[in-house]
Amino acid sequence: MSHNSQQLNDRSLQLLKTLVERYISDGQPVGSRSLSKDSDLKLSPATIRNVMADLEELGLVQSPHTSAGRVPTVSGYRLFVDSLLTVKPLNTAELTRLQSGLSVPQEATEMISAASKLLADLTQMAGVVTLPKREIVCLRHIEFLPLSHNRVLVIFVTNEQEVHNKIIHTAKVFSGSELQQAANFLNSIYAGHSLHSVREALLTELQDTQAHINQGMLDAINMAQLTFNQDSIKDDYVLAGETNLMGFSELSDRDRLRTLFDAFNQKREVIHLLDQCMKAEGVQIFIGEESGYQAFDHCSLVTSPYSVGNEIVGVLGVIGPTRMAYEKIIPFVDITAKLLGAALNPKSQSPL
Amino acid sequence: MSHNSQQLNDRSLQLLKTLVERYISDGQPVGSRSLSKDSDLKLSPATIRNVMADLEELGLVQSPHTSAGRVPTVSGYRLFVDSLLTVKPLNTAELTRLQSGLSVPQEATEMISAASKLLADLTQMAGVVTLPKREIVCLRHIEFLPLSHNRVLVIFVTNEQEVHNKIIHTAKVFSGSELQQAANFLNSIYAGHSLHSVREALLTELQDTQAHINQGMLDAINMAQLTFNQDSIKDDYVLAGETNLMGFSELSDRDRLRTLFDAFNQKREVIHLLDQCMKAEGVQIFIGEESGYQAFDHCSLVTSPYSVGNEIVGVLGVIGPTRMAYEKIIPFVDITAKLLGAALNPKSQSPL
DNA sequence: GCTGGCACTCTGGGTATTTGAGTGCTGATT
DNA sequence: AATCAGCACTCAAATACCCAGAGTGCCAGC
Repeated sequence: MSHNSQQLNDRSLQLLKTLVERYISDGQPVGSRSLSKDSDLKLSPATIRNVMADLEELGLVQSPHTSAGRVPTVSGYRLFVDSLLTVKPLNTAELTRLQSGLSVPQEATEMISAASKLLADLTQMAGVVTLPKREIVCLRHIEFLPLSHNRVLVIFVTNEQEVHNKIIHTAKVFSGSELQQAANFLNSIYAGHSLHSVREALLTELQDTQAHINQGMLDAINMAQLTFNQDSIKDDYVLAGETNLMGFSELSDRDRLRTLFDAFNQKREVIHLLDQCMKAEGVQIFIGEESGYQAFDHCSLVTSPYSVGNEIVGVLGVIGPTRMAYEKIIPFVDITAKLLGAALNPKSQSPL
Repeated sequence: MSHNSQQLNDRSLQLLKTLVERYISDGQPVGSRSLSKDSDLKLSPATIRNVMADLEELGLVQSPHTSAGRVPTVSGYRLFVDSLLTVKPLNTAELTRLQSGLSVPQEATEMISAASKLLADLTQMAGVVTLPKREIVCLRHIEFLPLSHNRVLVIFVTNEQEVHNKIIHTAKVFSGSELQQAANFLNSIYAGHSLHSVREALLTELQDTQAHINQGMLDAINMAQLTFNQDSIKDDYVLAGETNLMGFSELSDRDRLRTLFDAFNQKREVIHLLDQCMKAEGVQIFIGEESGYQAFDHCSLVTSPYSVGNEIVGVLGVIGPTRMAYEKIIPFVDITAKLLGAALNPKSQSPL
């Protein structure tokens, strides 16, 4: 990217900037005449045309056909987003809307979907929020119920009040009371600890103290192993306002819309994409084909990870057409991520 | 409806039938010429035209414009569906696909979504299945965990392995051990009974034996009351293949599509509509505006309730354009409902 | 290096024309 | 009285065409 921005002088960049802004605001290919008026530089259309020819050669803009204005390409947008754009702070209406929407204390999942809806409503595009990765979570309570054969229904509560359940297959068949004992044992030892530390503790426990613990405890530990061994909590996300996307002519093509919505339903690709954003420090953007998924070829995705405490636990963002108001959306996503993180922080979670 | 079918002679009905069939199969307004060829009656186009004029007067068909063929109206479809149509049985491929898809033993919710997907895939329209009403369900286990203040997290397991949870607000603040006792009490008495009978038992319990039970039991009963008092399990449905609907030109209009998908997300209207179908004995059909919901003005909905044992527990169906192959869809929905009901029957639920 | 001027290109909208499918009606046939 | 053939008529969709407008590329002069 700096490759591009270095071999261009300020004037060209300035023009690219106003071109992108102009195109974003009214969706028409922008011609040399209007560009000459819009930009502060006092240049004639003819000069602009020369510059445009350069930009086109560099692959930053292109024209739909011979006698139309220019439209930014993906790299054009990219350059714009990376080094040209001037962010516009949220207005107070939006800010208060966000704050009030996310300050009401409620269940975590409600919070998530509220955030998603807010993103969608305020941007008039689609909002997406991943469910928080529950690594940090602490185990509150665990319970085993026998099913038929060697199957056991495990119910465990994390993070004060979130209930999960899972069916595990044990090596041998346990009675109800055996399971009861195992649960009691685990509850007495591990309640209050994070799942992560529980998992670790279990590993060492098995190796070290195998000698002097009884069979019941061993069984309990084995079962806990089965329960927490891996991805017991699946990645998932909450989408809102998908239908907003139907309004955009760039996307309202039948097939595009269909592949897009199919991708939303499939979830796999979207999750993968969002996962990549978890690693990013701040706002991360995929423009058009950059995502690598065909379904999003004509979309842009603006995301930001959100953290509870110091740990990144999820990602949220906005999906819309590549022609979106990045300068507004970027700070918007940024703020929302921060507000959501704060709202999810158990310390600030008011007791109702 | 019989009003219409009685004031028409067989010939007109016959013609209406082939008209609808023809229109369904190729989507073009059908003219007198092709109708004359299609029908077994040996009539000239001119005669057909007279009949058509009659049918139009009765509001059973209409022509998009002066020199186009005729298209069935909603009442035309209705008459067709009610008394004219000859159902086509499923072919073996479809049948085996359904059977194999629904015979694999799995969790109830998996079953439901499998059914929904099958409906969508095999009809190339949208499939919908309501979650079974869990009236018949039996209580397996209940557990109370204290939260802050007077809030209590209730976890209960029904139907062998389905986990539900709910937060209730109790009159006074309970300690963990008090809650434990209450749970023990309830488990010992009510485990194995249906929620319905539990609810009833609780009511009488409170009135009758108030005298000679101790405070702990009273608390337990009160809490159970709070838990089971009403709609603890919300109506919901599983939708599949919505995107199939984007393929139909009748629906692919931007605004229509949007209102339709919004309705799907809202869920409220759809649930209400499906609820009405619970009462019906067999297959129930809404054609176009008949549903009363604007979002479905251009859709038809073919549903059938499904039962576990003798009790109707849910509804499933197919949503598509009014121009759908009713003669195939109707038996299809019918069979699927029966297969799903059978598959959900705990008696036949293999122990894996 | 910038600019005005000019020829050229392409889209989009408007209008006219044709074609084909289909109707309604009328009057003859059975 | 029902059926039908024939005919005039209508309308939508396709085709062709033109025109205006927006915009470009390039050239030559400042």
